[in-house]
Amino acid sequence: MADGTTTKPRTFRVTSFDVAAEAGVSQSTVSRALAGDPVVSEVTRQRVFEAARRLNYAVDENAARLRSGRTATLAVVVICRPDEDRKDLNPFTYALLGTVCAAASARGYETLVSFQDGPENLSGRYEDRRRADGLILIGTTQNLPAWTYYRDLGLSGTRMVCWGSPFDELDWIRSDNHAGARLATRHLLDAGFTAPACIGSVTSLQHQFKERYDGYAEVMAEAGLTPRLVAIEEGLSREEQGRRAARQLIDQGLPCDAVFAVCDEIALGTLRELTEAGIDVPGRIGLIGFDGIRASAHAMPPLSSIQPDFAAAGAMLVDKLLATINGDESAEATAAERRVPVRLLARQSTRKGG
Amino acid sequence: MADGTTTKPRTFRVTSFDVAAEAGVSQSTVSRALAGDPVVSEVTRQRVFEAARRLNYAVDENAARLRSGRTATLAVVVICRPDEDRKDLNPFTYALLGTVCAAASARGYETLVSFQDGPENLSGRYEDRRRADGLILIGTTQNLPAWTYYRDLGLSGTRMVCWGSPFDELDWIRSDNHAGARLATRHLLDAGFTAPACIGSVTSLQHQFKERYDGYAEVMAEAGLTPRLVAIEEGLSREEQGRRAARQLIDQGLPCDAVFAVCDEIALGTLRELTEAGIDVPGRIGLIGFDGIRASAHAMPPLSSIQPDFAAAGAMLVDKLLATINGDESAEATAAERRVPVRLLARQSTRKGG
DNA sequence: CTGAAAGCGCTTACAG
DNA sequence: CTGAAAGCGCTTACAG
Repeated sequence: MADGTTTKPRTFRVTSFDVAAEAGVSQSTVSRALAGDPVVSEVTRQRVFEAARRLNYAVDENAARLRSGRTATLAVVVICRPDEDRKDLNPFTYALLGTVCAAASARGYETLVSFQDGPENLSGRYEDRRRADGLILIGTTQNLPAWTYYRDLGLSGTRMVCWGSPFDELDWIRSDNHAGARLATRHLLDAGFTAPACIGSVTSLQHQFKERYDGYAEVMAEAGLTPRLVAIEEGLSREEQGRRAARQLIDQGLPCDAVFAVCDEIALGTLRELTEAGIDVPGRIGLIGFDGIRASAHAMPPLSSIQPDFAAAGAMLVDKLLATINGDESAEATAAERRVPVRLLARQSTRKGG
Repeated sequence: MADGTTTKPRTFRVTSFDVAAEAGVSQSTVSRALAGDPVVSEVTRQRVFEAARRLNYAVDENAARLRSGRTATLAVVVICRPDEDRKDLNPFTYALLGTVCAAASARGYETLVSFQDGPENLSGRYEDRRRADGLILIGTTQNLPAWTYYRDLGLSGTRMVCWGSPFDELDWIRSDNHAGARLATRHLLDAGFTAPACIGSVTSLQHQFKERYDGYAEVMAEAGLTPRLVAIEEGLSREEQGRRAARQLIDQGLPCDAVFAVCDEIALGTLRELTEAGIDVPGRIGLIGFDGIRASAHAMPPLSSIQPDFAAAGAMLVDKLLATINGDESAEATAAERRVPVRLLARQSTRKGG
């Protein structure tokens, strides 16, 4: 009906049968050719591709997935704190989200992303619904109900890999916290500081904090120094935790000449409190954080930190999940497959001269 | 076969036929009941829900979508610079991604997220492939090939809404840049600054920069002051643009007592250059940015800024797209529907007393 | 190497 | 209010 109406196109769909007719082959041959089945002859493949292009054909993925059972999709769930504004999410989490999606894409998978917080919007049945082949969980350790929900799901067979889980039952990838903390502490000592304290926790759900403290304590012991832990208070924002820990040190008359804070957001709070109290960083107190978030570079003075290889982290999460999906569970993951390498970002906040 | 093997469950699928048998109704009734069709009687619905729960049934979405033609999914494409590291993406973009996903979820849509940069990974045929009902584009204005690709797609009928497009042909949502720039400039004048310059551009592809300059110039004119534009150089990082503009002002002997930078990342570069040159902010130069990214709060001194309502931005993008999908194009979008409200974040960098 | 046919698991007219 | 049946558009044994 070549009337002049300007109604939308795509009111009817081009199917593989149309392409078959256009190319003069059967529908099953079209399917094989477009799927790259090597059994199809080169000349036929060409003919099919050209017909498909002429008709502007695209495979209906719902039909393909229904039939094949594969989704070529990974669900990525970002676990947030219930009260948390999306714009205030830890930038670390966002960076990880970006690299996870990139790694999935590089391996031919699309990513279905959701941000979940309260119990009412927890939903992880992506496999049952045939929406995804597996699940990558990232986000705050502090939302315990969410992690409990996902632990149960994981234990009942849902394929998943986590970053930040407080539970060891779930498959995980983490930064090489121990090595990173050693690196940070050694860096402080090498820079000439002689009494670095650690602001952190050995009891936090956040296992990584303990791992980081342990790395710090180990290097201190090797250097014949006594480790000093300033414990953060639970239930506060990271920045506020850093501020209060700094305040505590100030009240004690600064019994240290440097601080290793177990994450950048804590370090930024510490920095602010020290600066506002007129204490020079790094002149009086050297300071190094952990995570390498962008804001650490913008601080004044720029904050030294330990940064995980974000691209590697995304790739390792995806590869671990794909291994699980493909049933390669014979070989237990080695430490190297679970621990993301870290590097030192040496900036002004640890330059003893100033 | 109740043998003791520990092979995975879910080797066979529970279908709506199984639920039907369990509930003692027909398969079509199961489908209606679970879909919430009001025609089903309450007692039947209950029976079906319980049977479904007993069997741990979940609808196969591929089958449902194939049949119904609806996907209840929105594709969200983040356009990056080709050379750009995922962890260094503008935090503004990540925040927007978060609120877009949240808004979609609140309206019953899932989000298929991808990060696209080079020409080889541009792919926007989500509708043709029946993967999504429409497309939300966010990201850097600077990747022209990507925007060109999507403009062509949009002009040929793909439903989409953009944030950051250099092209006006595509449907867009933007910050209320004009109002925000007025707010920033008025704030500087109210704080006692008498000669604010603007670091920005009136020729950038980034329309918002011109809009922001115009708002600044308007308030200056109203106050009987002469606007002064320090133009940024193209092809540099935002931070470096800010640094060079600051350097230019310094070389001219600081012919201003305040700066309105058209985005926070430029402002942070400006701040750094001024600080390193020993120029006190805000003592000698007041400074305000635009965007309200997190790093602006962490700067020293904390940077004043203009922040769009991120939650509103996400909601407006999603609502505009859903209106397009549902064919509500009769009423052209009003300014209020396209312009995201902004607010002033007054911080230390504009406190003239210091 | 290619084709005819079955079937993935739903939703939705169509009847009653 | 419920059921029997068709059909969405593919992939994949099965034949040849």
